[in-house]
Amino acid sequence: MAGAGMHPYHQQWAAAAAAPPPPAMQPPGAPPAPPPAAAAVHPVPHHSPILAPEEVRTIFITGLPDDVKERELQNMLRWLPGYEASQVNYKGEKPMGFALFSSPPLAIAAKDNLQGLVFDVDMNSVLHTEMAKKNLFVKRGIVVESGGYDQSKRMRTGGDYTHPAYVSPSPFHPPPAPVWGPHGYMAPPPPPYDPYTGYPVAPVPPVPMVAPPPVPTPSSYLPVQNIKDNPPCNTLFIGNLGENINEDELRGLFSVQLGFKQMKVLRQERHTVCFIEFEDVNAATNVHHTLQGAVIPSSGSVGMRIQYSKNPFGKRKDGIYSAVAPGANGNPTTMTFQ
DNA sequence: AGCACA
Repeated sequence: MAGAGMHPYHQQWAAAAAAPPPPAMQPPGAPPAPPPAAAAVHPVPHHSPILAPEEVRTIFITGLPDDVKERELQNMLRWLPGYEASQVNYKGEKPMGFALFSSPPLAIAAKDNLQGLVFDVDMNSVLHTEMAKKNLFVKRGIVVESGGYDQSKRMRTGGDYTHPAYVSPSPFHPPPAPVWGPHGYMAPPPPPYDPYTGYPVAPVPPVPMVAPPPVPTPSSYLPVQNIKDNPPCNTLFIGNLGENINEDELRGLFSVQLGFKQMKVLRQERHTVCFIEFEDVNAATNVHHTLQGAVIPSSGSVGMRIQYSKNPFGKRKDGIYSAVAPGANGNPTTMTFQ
């Protein structure tokens, strides 16, 4: 079986979620949704200067048995390159499946591959696939129809085919000769399917997998005694961070604060402290207030103390001011003024 | 209470 390829990482939703919510999906044969003025459905994509029509990368699947489970469909589809999400719509007479792929070519490849597949021998169900009219709308990992009724029909899905070179050892074996339905779509017949090499798909530039960095928010706040603060400045001094404070967590917390410029951690004998520079005193003051006493996981059960720094960034004790200015060659040059 | 770096 598929060892390494089995667990989808659910990475591809962001792009889909960024798409504007389309109207509720229609099966390819269905009449178009309420015609908004003259801008009805054009057979040829018409180039609106305002909104380019979205490329369809969703396939429409019929021929599913009445008792098909979304899970069944998903477990079949997840092996197909570029698979992102799927949904079964039970609203009509027969269940209608929709499957979103990462690109139109991958959707077409999947459509051709699934065409004529015997989904259930006993129930004599043979799949029929077409390109959908609209893309399946995926929002934050949850498949939704933008028409938005009946949340109970939603499901979580996902695929992990960002690697075009990866060939899945598919557990299913489509019939050698696809059965063509009565519809008019005439694509060149797919090459013979080899379960050990998969079907050919157009190469897609690999999408770098970027693990989203954890963005810590304070898990709680504890009262801190903050007597003897310094005069307001653009730099905060953070103390009372606990024994084993994690620098990345700290950075995650502070780097998202408005006006954040830089952070410097100072590990000392017993105490770790850190300095945060902000754009201006205002930004520093906000954080001074909002995060006072904040507790993050690695700080244990203590709330951090936030004070203004004695020696703000860019200001030296000896009164020498420094600034970074572009030099004659365009490179930053540190200039000091007395 | 622990305040560096330019």
